[in-house]
Amino acid sequence: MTRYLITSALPYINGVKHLGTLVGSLLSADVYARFRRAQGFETLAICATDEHGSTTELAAAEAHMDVRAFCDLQYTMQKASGDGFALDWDHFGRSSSRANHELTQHFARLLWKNGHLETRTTKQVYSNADKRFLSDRYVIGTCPHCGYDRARGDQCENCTRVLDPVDLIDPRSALSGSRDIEIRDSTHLFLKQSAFVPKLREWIGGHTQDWPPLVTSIANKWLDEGLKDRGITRDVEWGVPVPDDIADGALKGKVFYVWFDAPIEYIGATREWAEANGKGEAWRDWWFGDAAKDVVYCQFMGKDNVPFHTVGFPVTIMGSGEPWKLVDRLKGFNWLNFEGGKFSTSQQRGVFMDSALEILPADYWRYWLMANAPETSDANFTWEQFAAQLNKDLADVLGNFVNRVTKFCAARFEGCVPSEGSYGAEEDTLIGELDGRVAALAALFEAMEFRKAMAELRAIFVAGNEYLTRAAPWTAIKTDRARAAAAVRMGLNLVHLFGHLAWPVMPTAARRIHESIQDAAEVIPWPDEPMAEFLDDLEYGLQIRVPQVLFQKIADEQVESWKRRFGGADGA
RNA sequence: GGCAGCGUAGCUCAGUGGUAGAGCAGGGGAAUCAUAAUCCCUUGGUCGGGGGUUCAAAUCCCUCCGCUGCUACCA
Repeated sequence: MTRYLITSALPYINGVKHLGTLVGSLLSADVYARFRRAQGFETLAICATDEHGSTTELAAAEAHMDVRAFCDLQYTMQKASGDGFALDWDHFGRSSSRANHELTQHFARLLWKNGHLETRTTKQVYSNADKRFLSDRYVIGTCPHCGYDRARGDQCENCTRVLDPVDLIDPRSALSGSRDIEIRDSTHLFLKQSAFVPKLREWIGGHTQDWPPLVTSIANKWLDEGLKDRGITRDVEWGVPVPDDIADGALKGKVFYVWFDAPIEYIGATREWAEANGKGEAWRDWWFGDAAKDVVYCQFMGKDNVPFHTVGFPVTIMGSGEPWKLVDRLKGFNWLNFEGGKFSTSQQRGVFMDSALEILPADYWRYWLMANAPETSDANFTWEQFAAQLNKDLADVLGNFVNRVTKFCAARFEGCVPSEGSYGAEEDTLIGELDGRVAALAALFEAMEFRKAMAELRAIFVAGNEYLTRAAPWTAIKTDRARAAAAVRMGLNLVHLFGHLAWPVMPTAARRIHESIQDAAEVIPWPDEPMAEFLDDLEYGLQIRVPQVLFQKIADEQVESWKRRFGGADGA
């Protein structure tokens, strides 16, 4: 039986993530993993923090913390945010783990041995005042093209031209402002990825049907423009050290580039998972050789990550010469914007995972983000649209349905699944419709078409309301108690169904819905039997419980206060 | 500058050669079980502009306009 290995692009360690990161990699992966788990497939959902690199070093310095302590703290916070959003990882690891160090060095040794790495001497900017090499972006100066005096060494933000730090006029360190900088030679390892273009092209060409156009077009663009060999080491301290047995120790004291070790942490975190759960070498069965032949590997990420997952990481794997798994299904997302502007971690603009949970339960966010996922183009978050859609879809269409059915049952049938009456034409029609819709919903989840899946899910809830209006047990009960009983029984079975279908997206609310009828399993399974069976499954006479209001409506005053608290794109 | 994507109803979006669609919002009605929640009907679009191919174009081609992203050392 197929097993599903599911990874989310690793969230960078420098702070709590915003809704854009959540929808594009963390949440979408979780919804897909839950769906597959609900279907009964063995799944392994893996994520981790991406901790290395100069950005982390500088963020830690700014926080006056030791790098490791900074990462420990941020890791704990990100893990807590993930738990708060019910992101049900099998393991949430860290790219700084011993497992990742070993695997990263393992891959590097293989690449070196196979002749896919070479050393090159490059010119790097060194700051005597900061006593460190500076990444291009940490050198600032005057742009030679437009004269902007705070251009960064990698690109001028004013005229958007790509720069080299040596082009800058009056260069200085962005860290200290010191002009005491010099160009030093530095030896680095380069991954000769240009040699892999034919293999990459063939591999990517085989996925034009099952990857979004966004993904294949980005991947092909990189190949078409001529793939350059890429430096995979850096002159920083916080990272995986280059082993001495590569290039006769010529890279002593250097570490691998964060984009080299971060994807390897997908494997590293799987090994962390095995170690944490006493599973020994079982992690290999998800990744390596024939043991992993039944694994379908699915990756979720924002479009900025696509090149590293369609080119960089695959070259690492191909070049190793070992049979590690390549990604099978790659789901990429566009950007989610905030009130017409960009979400920004550095500028703290938008809604972040921790503050989101302060104002509404996770399920509200989970549903809205999946229903508005930026799949075919960038999408926009606005408070007005957010509140309107949640009030309509969750409070009115879903929540109110559960409420009206269970309350009517309590009032007229002693809160028990009625045994009288039998299903007739009205029920047959509904069953026929839902057989089609539930199958369509499953197909959309399988296709990772989350936006359409949410529209289908909503249509299923609407079908329940339509049925109830047609069956009108509140009218029937006056003249034909058996007819009313059958309608209430169907209503309760629909509530039960909704609990099952909603679970991948809204696990907490789905559980409450399910538990209004009967206790729920840890994983609420996907209904795979025909609706004629599923919708007559509840035991006659079963005592149900009217739940508390499932989704509190969002009031206009709340919307206003959130707008004030979080501001808009203009930072107001 | 180069490359890529987008532009469809007031709003958010489906639709990639065959009679322009959905949800929300707006209008009318029904119902009164329910969180005033639901259900039915309905108004609304020269599919960014222009040109071309075709029996037929939102869809393919060219061009112009507008927006966005990427451009390899931020991740």
